[in-house]
Amino acid sequence: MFQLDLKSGVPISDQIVNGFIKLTALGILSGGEKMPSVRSLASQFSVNPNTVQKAYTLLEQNGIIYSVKGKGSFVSDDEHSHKAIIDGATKEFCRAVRTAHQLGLTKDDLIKCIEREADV
Amino acid sequence: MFQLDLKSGVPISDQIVNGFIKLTALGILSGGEKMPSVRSLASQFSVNPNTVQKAYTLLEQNGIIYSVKGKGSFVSDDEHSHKAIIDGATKEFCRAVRTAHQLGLTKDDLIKCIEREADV
DNA sequence: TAACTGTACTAATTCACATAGTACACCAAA
DNA sequence: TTTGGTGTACTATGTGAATTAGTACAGTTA
Repeated sequence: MFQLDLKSGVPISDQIVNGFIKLTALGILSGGEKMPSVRSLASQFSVNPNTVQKAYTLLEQNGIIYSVKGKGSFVSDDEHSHKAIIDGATKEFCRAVRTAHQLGLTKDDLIKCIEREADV
Repeated sequence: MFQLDLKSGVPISDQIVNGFIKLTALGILSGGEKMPSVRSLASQFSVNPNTVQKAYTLLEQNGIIYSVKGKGSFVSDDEHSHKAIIDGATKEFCRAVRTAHQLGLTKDDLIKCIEREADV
């Protein structure tokens, strides 16, 4: 699974969202696969069920998972969840590009950073 | 100057920090130039002096400005403040690159985004 | 039916952020 | 020296989002 950092200042629900997004992006979770139940994951993380439910609601709003009352929550079809993740990550990254550009980083600076961090 | 958005959820002190970083990056504020006093800026923004002081402390920690008790706060030398801004922005951008890369965006995806957002 | 699932509330708690107020040390100008 | 402006430090208080706690209801499955 993944770890939570209670002292990071990042909301627990956001950490859970990001954790599952990464598991899905890495292919560790695949389309149709069953998510842990709200209550069991809350127990596993020693966290309130409401916090997990909030995370699941956010994941569903972003198209990463879907939930069925009485049955459980499931990862969306591979194409759908993959597209949702790429779209979200692209939007977020473009925001970072704009900010960096406004602060004076040139196109070359940005590309150099990519060469360094995202090597092949 | 710049605007504050009290309803954005972004801490006011952070907004003030980012505002001055952008003014400095754009060359609107130059090395040695005097910053507004803590009290006057707080009055201008209708905000508590402590909030402005917190922002100034952060700006000083980041090397963008320096403060002299009794005299005021001043923008650091051009080379120094410029380097501080570029360093900070680079660090932040590289973090964004790593995150995007982990979520499955390829080097080409990232470069395309740069072409689109940071034209020329 | 029983045990599980998601979902929807309200109430209480926690904690970072912001405010309010005061005080002190320092600098410059009158 | 005095006066007024500056940065800085501190405590106390208010506020709002995040989290917890508890309960309840509806749906599925064995």
